[in-house]
Amino acid sequence: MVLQTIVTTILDIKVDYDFKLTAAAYNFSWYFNGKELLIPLSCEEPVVALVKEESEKQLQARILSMKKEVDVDKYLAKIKFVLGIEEDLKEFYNIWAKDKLFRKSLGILKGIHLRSTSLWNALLIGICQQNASFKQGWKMLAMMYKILGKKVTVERWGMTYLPPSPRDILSNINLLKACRLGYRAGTVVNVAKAFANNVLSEDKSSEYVEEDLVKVKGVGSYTARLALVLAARKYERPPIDRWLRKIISVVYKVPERLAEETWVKIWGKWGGLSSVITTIILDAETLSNALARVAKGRTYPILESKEMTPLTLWKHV
DNA sequence: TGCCAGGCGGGGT
DNA sequence: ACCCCGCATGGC
Repeated sequence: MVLQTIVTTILDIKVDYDFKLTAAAYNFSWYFNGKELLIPLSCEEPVVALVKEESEKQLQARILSMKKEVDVDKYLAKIKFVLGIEEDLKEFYNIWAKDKLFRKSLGILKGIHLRSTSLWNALLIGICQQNASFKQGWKMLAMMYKILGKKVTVERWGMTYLPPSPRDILSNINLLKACRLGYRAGTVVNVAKAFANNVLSEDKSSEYVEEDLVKVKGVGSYTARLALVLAARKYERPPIDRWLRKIISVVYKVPERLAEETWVKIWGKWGGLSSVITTIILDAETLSNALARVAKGRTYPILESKEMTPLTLWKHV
């Protein structure tokens, strides 16, 4: 199947925005090639967007589908939310400029926004990060796309994968083994069932809170909060794992049990965003290396890194 | 080789 | 409210 352009439009940007950093962060090669970003918009009847820079303050966005007509307004709104081009981070930058863990990276990263994703995909990301290294987690997710996702061809782009749907997982549980998720596979199945039974629904992703998501067995506080950050831009309750807890305790000289409280005091309603950006600042190094980076004051990402980092993932997977 | 990691739940106190 | 352990898998 080949997806073809239905409509092309220009998006005006009114906030600080760095398209390349935003498109690169935590992305795969089948969604970003260094210049152009592919966004999956619908997985049942495949619809995607292709976005690139048009000028300093403008992006060009194309919507592609197999049908001749799609709900253009609905998908344009979705593209804007995914890109975060209407998200004003001025207050966030004020804290960033002064914070001792963050301030050295503002010059490099200003304008980066999180790309949002579906609640389902956000939960998959969180589950793959459970008790695993950054590299292992993203390799697991990549395998899920390659083994269980839907392979489609996109005009003037080439091959891409759409994320596997909950039903794709439930009807191919045997293939999930090949994705090497270990015991996390059970949690993926539980989440897939929650969507299949309408216990969770993509339509309500902006209404959920942590307590709703942790009802699924295997989804705890960290995964739930990360999913709300990635799917709904809900930053009030930060996802804090062992890695970040330790870094906070070292940087701000507080006991680990006060890490969350310390983080929220610093970041206020932006805590969840700064949790994710911390992993970008430290190139998602393993804990001991991250602490060494902090000690040396190298608290900024190495953009030209040959290693697999959040900003170079798309070159590797 | 034999640890152990960007969690979690279940069992103890 | 706290410990503490086991858990699949990959990486070193």
